Amino acid sequence: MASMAAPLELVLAGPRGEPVDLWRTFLSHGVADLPPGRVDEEARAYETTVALPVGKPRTVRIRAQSSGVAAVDLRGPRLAERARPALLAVLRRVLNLDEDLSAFYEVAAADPELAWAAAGAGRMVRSPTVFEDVVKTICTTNCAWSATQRMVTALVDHLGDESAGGHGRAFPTPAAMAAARESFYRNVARTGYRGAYLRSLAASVAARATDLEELREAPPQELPDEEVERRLLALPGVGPYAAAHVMMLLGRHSRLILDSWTRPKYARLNGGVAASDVEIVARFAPYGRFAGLAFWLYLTRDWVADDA
DNA sequence: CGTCCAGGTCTAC
DNA sequence: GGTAGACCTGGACGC
Repeated sequence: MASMAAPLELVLAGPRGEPVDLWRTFLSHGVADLPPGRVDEEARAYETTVALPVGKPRTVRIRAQSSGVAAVDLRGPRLAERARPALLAVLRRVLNLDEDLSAFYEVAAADPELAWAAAGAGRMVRSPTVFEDVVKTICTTNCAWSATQRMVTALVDHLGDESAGGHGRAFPTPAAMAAARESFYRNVARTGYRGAYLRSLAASVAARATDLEELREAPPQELPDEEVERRLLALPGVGPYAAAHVMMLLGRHSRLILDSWTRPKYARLNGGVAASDVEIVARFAPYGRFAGLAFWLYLTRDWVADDA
């Protein structure tokens, strides 16, 4: 038995050896920066709190260590040896390290507009559960970003379980969200009309009438994008925008995220010329099942300064 | 102080 | 199947 615990580390490579740009992954999309997740720009780290199958949630800081390796700094008390694999598995899921981007990188490398991305862009930070990402996405709809932050922060602060050592709180479980009263959604989280959507979604997931995690686990042959989209659109408060956003996090990149941020950003990059949704979809249609990812990377390329 | 609208969705025609 | 109107909230504006 080792006298000292080995450091917690994540190997930064996709399933087929694809490069992983860790910093760009941290900055892959806005929802990654919602509680309990937080991008620490100064330390170039990502901090979050995740629930584990057993025991209290854990708060961690992830940062690049050496080439191809990320270090996981565990906050709070030492982690039991037997709990390490579960924690690392959750963090691999959060960093989406198991998504095979090799086919996309082949397409990107052959495209002058997108060749830069093949260096390790396109891996989206995710929440530990699809449920968490769906809730957060619903909280981005039809409101300013400040409102999204207020809603999600309240959910975590008031309904989330505290992590070991008290360094943060995990996102609330479906059961905890289902048990919260209407008055909490109305007066504390101030979710407005979304409150009813969130409660009924949480109740359905808690009762196992809805299985969102299956959407992440099922392979495309079994559950094609059309079916994933159909199931997401059936959820209360989830429309075309929200479905496309969640699908991007699921690695289902056929749909474009079209909303009040992406449309003007596209127009700006397009020489200030506004384009209709149909025109935008047509422009990215050649990317096939990667159309949504190509669109998103086109829009967010300037979120990280090019290395070159 | 009213109006508009933000990383839309739902319902009713 | 496509399109108005309503919808919580609260900053940002114009007056």
